[in-house]
Amino acid sequence: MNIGEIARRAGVSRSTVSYALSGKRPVSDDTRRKIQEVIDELGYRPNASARALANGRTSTIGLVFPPAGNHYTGMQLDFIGSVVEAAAAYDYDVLLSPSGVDSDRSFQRLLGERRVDGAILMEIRLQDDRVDHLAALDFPAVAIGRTAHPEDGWWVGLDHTALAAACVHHLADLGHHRVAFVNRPEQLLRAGYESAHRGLDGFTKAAAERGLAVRTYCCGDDAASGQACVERILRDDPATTALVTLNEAALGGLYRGLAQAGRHVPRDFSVTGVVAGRWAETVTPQLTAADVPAEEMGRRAVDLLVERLGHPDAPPRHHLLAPPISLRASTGPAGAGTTS
Amino acid sequence: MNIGEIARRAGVSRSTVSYALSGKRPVSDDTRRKIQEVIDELGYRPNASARALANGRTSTIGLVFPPAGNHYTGMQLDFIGSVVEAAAAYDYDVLLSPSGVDSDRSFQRLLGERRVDGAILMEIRLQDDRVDHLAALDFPAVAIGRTAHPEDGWWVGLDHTALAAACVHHLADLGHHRVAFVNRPEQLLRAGYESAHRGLDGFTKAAAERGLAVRTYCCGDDAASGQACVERILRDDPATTALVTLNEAALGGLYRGLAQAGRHVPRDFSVTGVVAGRWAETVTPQLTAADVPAEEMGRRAVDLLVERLGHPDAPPRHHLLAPPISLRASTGPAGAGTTS
DNA sequence: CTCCTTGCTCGAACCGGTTCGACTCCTTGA
DNA sequence: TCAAGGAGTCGAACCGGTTCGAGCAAGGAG
Repeated sequence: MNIGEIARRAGVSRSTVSYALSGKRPVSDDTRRKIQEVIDELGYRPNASARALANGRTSTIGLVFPPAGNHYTGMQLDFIGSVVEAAAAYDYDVLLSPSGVDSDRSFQRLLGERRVDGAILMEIRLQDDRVDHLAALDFPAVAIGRTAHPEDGWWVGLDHTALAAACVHHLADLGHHRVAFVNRPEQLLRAGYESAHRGLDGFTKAAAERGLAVRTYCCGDDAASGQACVERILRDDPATTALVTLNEAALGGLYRGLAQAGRHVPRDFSVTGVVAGRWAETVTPQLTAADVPAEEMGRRAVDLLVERLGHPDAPPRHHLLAPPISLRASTGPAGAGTTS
Repeated sequence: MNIGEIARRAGVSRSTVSYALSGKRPVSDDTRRKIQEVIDELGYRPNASARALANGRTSTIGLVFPPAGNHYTGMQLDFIGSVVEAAAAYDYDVLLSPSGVDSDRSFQRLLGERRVDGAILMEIRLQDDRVDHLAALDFPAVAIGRTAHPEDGWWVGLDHTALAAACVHHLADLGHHRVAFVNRPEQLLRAGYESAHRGLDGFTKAAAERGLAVRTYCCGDDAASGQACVERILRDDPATTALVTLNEAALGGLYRGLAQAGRHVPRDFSVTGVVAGRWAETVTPQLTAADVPAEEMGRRAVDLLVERLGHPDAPPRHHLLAPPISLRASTGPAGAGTTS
């Protein structure tokens, strides 16, 4: 079942079989036909390891994301799905690597052992040693997210600053004055996750600009934490009338906390944030939010990576996305509740 | 940066370096130390493709799941996460392959080109050509789910029949008489997805046993479909007081549909089903459900696969899990609403 | 002092592909 | 009639590891 066996049965040399398959040199029709017959009969497929060894390409890309200790969010799922699908269209397989830092065994396997031709990194931090490491090695990689110095990198990112600010403006326009911010878990913020930092930043600046009274919170990636977070918010400032969240996984808990506190959404409390549209629609009322275009981001990341693999010294490219806020049903004018 | 270079710098032969690294033959301390120095200095790591070619093992397992056309559900995410993590503990990488049938290009790549040592299959159908194909080839694979003839296979499954029945009994015990069943999408049911079939089966039989009036529905994997499905249910039989669902992704929509129809959960309508615990807790009220132990299933699938890879002719093994129903807050006695 | 182990190392072959250079025909044009 | 050139094929080398068989030196037993 190897190329030698095919060659023997077709009565030609191994190299001829190789050329017949790759088309890199002419092969007569007769020979090609004969070889094809044998291949079809035996169901032969060239061994990927041998091929990778010979031509230095694995036809595999690595998808690097942090280990699941902190559960995955729905957004990550969407990234994974879209990356796999887009990669398949280019005939690339996707190898999953759970690693948060460049010293992870998994990360070292991927790179050092040359298991992949390129990598896509998720959950980027402002100072990210994985990104720095890959850049230093000039290893083909594309980040989903931006570090603090994104100028010379390959990435596709979301303008969390602008999105969080847009949420603030949306609420301010509706007349809200006391607004809370529900961020990702504190541990991620401290680790420097870019979405958490830039989102917080955009929120804070825009709120200052609009003269809002704000409080910011970190919240675990699960429903129970979301519920607890709302309790804290309402305890700290019962006059709070709206919140902005980046925390998709806590969303259900936030809603529950509000319901249990007797705040009706959107009548007496508005909720908005940055969340993948698919998940924003699962809550009731549906969340008015800047929809994270996860599918598009994954696809574009693959496009960029493939381009970089094809042109090793192409100049860095990137995409910064800033989707508009989708108006759904979770925000409303401030004071609507108290005046009724 | 290859083994020859290491050997040259350490002043030994390539084979000695190999033995020093693998420990398969004794190497003197002096030599070993010298080799290690050179390796550390150069940051050498053996090339995975070459190693795979030489010893016939890729140290990679394939995770086969249907293409994303039908969006992924949270449960699938949990499977992926736990499989990746469990595999990493055994020093295996995970290659993702989106393919529904054994003729998919992606599937052929995985197997024919020997990219993986073994495979884990998700979203099993009662008649599953992927499973049959792998069994015929005696290729090491473990299914997450059971086909119609699971006796001689390797799998870890959920007893959907029993779980759906348990949901029915739970509702019947609470006095419900008119119960609806919300299944996965019709297209998946028709394709023969085992969870959809066995769940429907368990539901139907248990309902007959308890003398319940039932209707069964298929429902798309998204919130909008869930909402539409509830509307249909209440139109078809307004006296319905409870539903059982297997459809995690539609859950938010089901709740919304009930709320919009003015049915309070659990006062006038009970909801239960088979859903991963983590997602059952995101809805309000939290869902009383048979919690799919996705993390455990993924881990066990990897355990089984590793065992099978280690003992090529070990007899088939499997795990059938039937977690108990977790009582949360979405079910209550029938008639509670009408009597109040 | 020989003979046999045992410990350690080396060269060569192999895994299954790709690719380069060379060789043989056969055609075409001068 | 012969040189030039292109089509088609082959053998050999190579990618970077692993593994087998053999050789050599030191040490212990007889």
